[in-house]
This record gives sequence, structure tokens and C-alpha cells, in this order.
Amino acid sequence: MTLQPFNIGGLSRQTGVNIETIRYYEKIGMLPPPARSQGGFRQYEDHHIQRLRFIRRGRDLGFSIDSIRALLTLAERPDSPCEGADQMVLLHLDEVERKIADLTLLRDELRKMKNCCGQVVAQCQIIGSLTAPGSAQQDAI
Amino acid sequence: MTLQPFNIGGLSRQTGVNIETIRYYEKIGMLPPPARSQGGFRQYEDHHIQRLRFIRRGRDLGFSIDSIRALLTLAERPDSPCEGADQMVLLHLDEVERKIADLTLLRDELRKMKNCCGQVVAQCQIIGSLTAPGSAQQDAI
DNA sequence: GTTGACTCTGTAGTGGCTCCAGGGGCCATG
DNA sequence: CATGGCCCCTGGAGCCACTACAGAGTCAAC
Repeated sequence: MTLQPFNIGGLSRQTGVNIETIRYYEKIGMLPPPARSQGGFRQYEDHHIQRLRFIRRGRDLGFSIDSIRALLTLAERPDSPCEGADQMVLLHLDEVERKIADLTLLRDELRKMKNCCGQVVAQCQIIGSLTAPGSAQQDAI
Repeated sequence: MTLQPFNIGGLSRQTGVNIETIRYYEKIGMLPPPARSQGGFRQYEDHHIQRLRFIRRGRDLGFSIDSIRALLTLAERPDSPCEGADQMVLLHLDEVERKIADLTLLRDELRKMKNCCGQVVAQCQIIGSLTAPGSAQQDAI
């Protein structure tokens, strides 16, 4: 527990979030504007750490800023039902699973492409498969 | 084989690439500027289709514009060795594999998060795990 | 009072498009 | 010849989630 308010650098160190990013989050309304020192420095308190960690964790999990905004709104009302959160996780999970499937197909194609002929471009499987998908060895562009 | 030159709309239909995207590719030097009609319309020929399909296929495989630029340069010199292309595919494959690994971890975390308590936010596992990673059921923000 | 680390604001850049406004070209029909 | 409808033109702004600057001010230690 920190008792004294701290500057943006301190918040950055405590959360691992870039200083510029913290200011950006404030600008887009994700972080409430903190009090200021006489000289105009931002003075954060513990609840800012909590909130920023929440945001950070959401980002790490791949949620969009808007989704996190919604989750934060939910989190602020402990008595509201959490179907909304459940929905968002399911939707996001779907998306991630789709992305994995896409990338897996991609990976397989790339694996087929590698082990190039080891010769010149004219016979190159890589260039060939970019020129005409599905078949190797085609004319170059 | 098309014998007559065609407008940008025709190129778009033949390649599935958005008209705006085609103009964008021209602007950034990925597509050579075509001839123009008297009225100023772009007049494309078959080699434009080939090149655009190459670009499109590269993008579908997840290559960056810059990588595709390099691959195009390679493809234009059929006698050059294709190590460069091989290298690029291997690098990209690495990246894709890393991305899959990351997303798989993510997926597992999201799977743990779902099947929410079905109650209110205060007891919600989702909100809890965003608040304090690793453990469920924490105070909200 | 001077140093040096920290912070401030505002703006621009990243990638790879996508969209829009406001205008002009082209062709078929009346 | 005029009209309508579709296509195309340019230039610029907007998207996401930051990140990187420039140029100035603040603060604490020595």
C-alpha cells in the first residue's frame, strides 16, 4: 500500500504501463484525471493502480479498449448481473479461436512453401506459389 | 486473357481487391501507374492483374507490404538466388508460430474465465480475474 | 544556484487500409 | 441535345492503440 500520491513515473513503474500510454488512457477517458501538484504534475493514488492494472490485464487478454470500457462499467456496479461480462468473454474467445484457426492454416501453407528449391528465383517454389497459389513453379511477374 | 485494357473497377472485380486499395497500392509504389484514358481513367492490362494477385496473395499469407515489396523485387529477377525469399518465409513462419502460441495461451485463459458464476458482478470470476490475475473473486475496482 | 531527472502539452507518425466530399467522364435512353 | 445513372477522379480525414518527438517547465539534491 502506498500512502502518498505519486507521479506518473511511479504509476508507470508499478503497472508496467508506458507513461505515454497512461496519458493516452486519461485522454480517451479510460483513467480518471488525477489531482495535480502545484507545478501541474499528475498525482496518482492507489485506486489508479487498480484501474490501470485492470485495463492492462484486459489488453493483455486481447480485449479492445471499448470492451474494457464496458467491463470497467460493469465492475463498478457490483450488484449488476454479470451476463454482460460472460457474453463478452465468449465473443472474444470465439474471435481468438477463429484467429488461431486462420493462423494455423497460414502456418501450414508457409511450411509447404519453405524448403525452397535452393536454386534461383525462376525455379523458386516460394515465388511460384505467390504468383499462382496452389501450384509451385510458375513464371515470375 | 483480356485483350482490351480495363478500368479500375474491372481490376477490382478480377482480383477481389478494393478499388480504394488499388489506388493506395499505386500511391505507395506497389503497383506501377497504368496508362490513362483521355478522360483520366486508369487503364490496366493483364500484367497488372498478375502483380496485384501476387500482392494480394502475399497479404493473405500475412506478409507485410515491405516484405512483399522485397519479394516482388526478387520475382522480377528470375536469375537471382532465392535465399532471400527462403529467409523471409522462415522469419514469417517463426512469427506466425509465435503468434499461435500466444493466442493459444490466451485462449486457455479465456476458457478458464468463462462459465461465469451466473450471479452478480461482485462474485463474478471474470471481473475478479481482471482485477487480480490468477485468482478469482476479488473486490471490484 | 546548478544540475539532472522528471514531467508537461501538443502534434505527428505507425500499418494498411477505408471512407467521404465534391467534382468529372461515359453511355444509353427520351 | 438533355438527362439519368453508373463509373471514376483527387485530396484528405479517420480507424486502432499506441509511440515518439519537440520544446518548455518542475522538483529535489547537492
